[in-house]
Amino acid sequence: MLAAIEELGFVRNEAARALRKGSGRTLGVLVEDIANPYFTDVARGAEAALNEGGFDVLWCTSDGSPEKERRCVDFLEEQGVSGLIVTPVGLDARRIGRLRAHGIAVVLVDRKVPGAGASSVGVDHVEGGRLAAEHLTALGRHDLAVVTVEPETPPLRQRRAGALRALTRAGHAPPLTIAETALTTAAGRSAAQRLMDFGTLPDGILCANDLMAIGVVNELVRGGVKIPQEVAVVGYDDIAPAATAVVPLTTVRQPRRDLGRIATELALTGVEGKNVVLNPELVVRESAS
Amino acid sequence: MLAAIEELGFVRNEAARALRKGSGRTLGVLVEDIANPYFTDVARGAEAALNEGGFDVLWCTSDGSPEKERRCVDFLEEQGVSGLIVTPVGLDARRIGRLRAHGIAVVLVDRKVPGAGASSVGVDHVEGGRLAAEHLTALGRHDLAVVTVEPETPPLRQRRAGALRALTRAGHAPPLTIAETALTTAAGRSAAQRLMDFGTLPDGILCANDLMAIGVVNELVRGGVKIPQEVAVVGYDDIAPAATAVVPLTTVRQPRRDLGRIATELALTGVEGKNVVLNPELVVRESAS
DNA sequence: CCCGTTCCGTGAATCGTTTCAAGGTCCCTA
DNA sequence: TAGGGACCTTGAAACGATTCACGGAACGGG
Repeated sequence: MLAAIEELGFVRNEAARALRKGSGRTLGVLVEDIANPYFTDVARGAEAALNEGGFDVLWCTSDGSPEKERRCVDFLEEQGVSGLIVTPVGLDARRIGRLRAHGIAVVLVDRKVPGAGASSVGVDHVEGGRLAAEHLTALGRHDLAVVTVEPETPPLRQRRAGALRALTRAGHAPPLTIAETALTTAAGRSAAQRLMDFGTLPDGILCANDLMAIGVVNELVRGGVKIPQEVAVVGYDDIAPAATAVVPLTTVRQPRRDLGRIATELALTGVEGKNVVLNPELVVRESAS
Repeated sequence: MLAAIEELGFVRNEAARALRKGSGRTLGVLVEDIANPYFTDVARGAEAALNEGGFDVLWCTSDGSPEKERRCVDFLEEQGVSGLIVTPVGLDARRIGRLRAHGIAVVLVDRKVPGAGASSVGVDHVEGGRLAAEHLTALGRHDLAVVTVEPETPPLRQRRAGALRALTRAGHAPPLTIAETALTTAAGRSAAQRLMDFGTLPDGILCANDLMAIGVVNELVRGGVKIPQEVAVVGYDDIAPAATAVVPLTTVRQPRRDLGRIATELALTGVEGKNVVLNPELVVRESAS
């Protein structure tokens, strides 16, 4: 029988199954940027957990655009996903409520939407910022700079707040802040250039994420600055390229796969209103040691 | 009426539509590695073209595993996609034939499967290898090394063949070949280490892709080697990080978005047996100039 | 040996959308 | 005014997997 099925090339029609059952055996994962290793790792974690549960993944990318996010959410809803894991960009409580009313479990990753009642999974960024800042001060670096982006997303704001609090509590002067327009390597290079143009360099730099930190390191190395001897650089995320950068990056690791895995579990079990917070971890490599 | 639809939160049931129409308004894109910027760019090109046609994308990742590729193809077939764009890993002519028999247009990207009758889109890698090699010899570099991976995929073999042919035709000695086990930055670092351990460095290095080239550059810079003065390095792909590397990378650009766009057009129009070959382009940056 | 219970297999109804057909209405023309 | 044509509305069938109900058969116990 099974041999015959194989022989004839029969494939079950998932559309019919989904129609009959009301919703499919798929789950939607909507991330901001498919090219960012951070999101691909979260997605991998989610996928692994889903396959274990016999589910399949529908990926979508919002590219940071609320309008595209809307289109993706519409698409996923039409496809009849039974859950949605999302890093919201412009998603509001009303839309989330509608999704949940249609029986779709919504789990927010690394961001919260007040009043939506959806579950969320995040990382304690205040703690992450503290870890990064205290590591630099423990190395004896007191003249710090922060490289970030404008406008800041909530997680970035929290990291910076955590770092600032740790610094002021230790009696240090508030660091110089450089704001770029994107969380990219190119933006990091530009920030480092601006710092070098000032004439005197800080002896420690906190970057909003690893991509920027790699840009900062590249530009400084190129300018003949010794890392970490003259300037120590700390990133955030611990994406794969961090370990293989010219100067391997000291960074704050986010448990990205766990983020994806736990988000999946919440979505599959349909738990509502649960907020899971994971702890970041300092990874010391050469760029700040 | 439309206002009422909006008010009640009505969403069309795509499962029912797909069931009635026999196949949905989606197209599957199955790539090898979602974390590789090469594939994300191809995917973006495909997505842009698809959205114009009113189609949506179902992404999948095979992670280079034939077994996972099979699962993804099964999934996409069950979902009733009307076309499939794929970088085949273990997909054979028989399976492709079955897909086509089920009315699914199959387009192969950057690889061919003999006897499958599917359309394909690729880049002239022999020409790409020639461009890279001739650029190095034009710079007066004669003592070359090639950093590649073992086993080589067909595109890699073609690049290397193109480079070798250009070198022998110009009367140069065949280059030293270093084979690593993965096309990653870490593998590139390892290759550079092996080269430095040999005692005498080549004055030009051809890398199988940009990720490896970045690793090679990082390790050499770290070892105090001047690039490009002492060693010139050429990559392949022109992924985004190539431009922002410590030493911006000279590389061979593949028209990745065009690859995705053309593959989509072939899939949507259902053209069969057409093989499109695009031309690569040398991008000169600092690492070899 | 007969009756009851359980198990298996068959058949029909269902999901929401699309498509096709039939019936009805309105307008234009002869 | 009557007839015909075109257009719109309304209704029903179909897509394929699932689920439920019903009937038949087999087995076990009284």
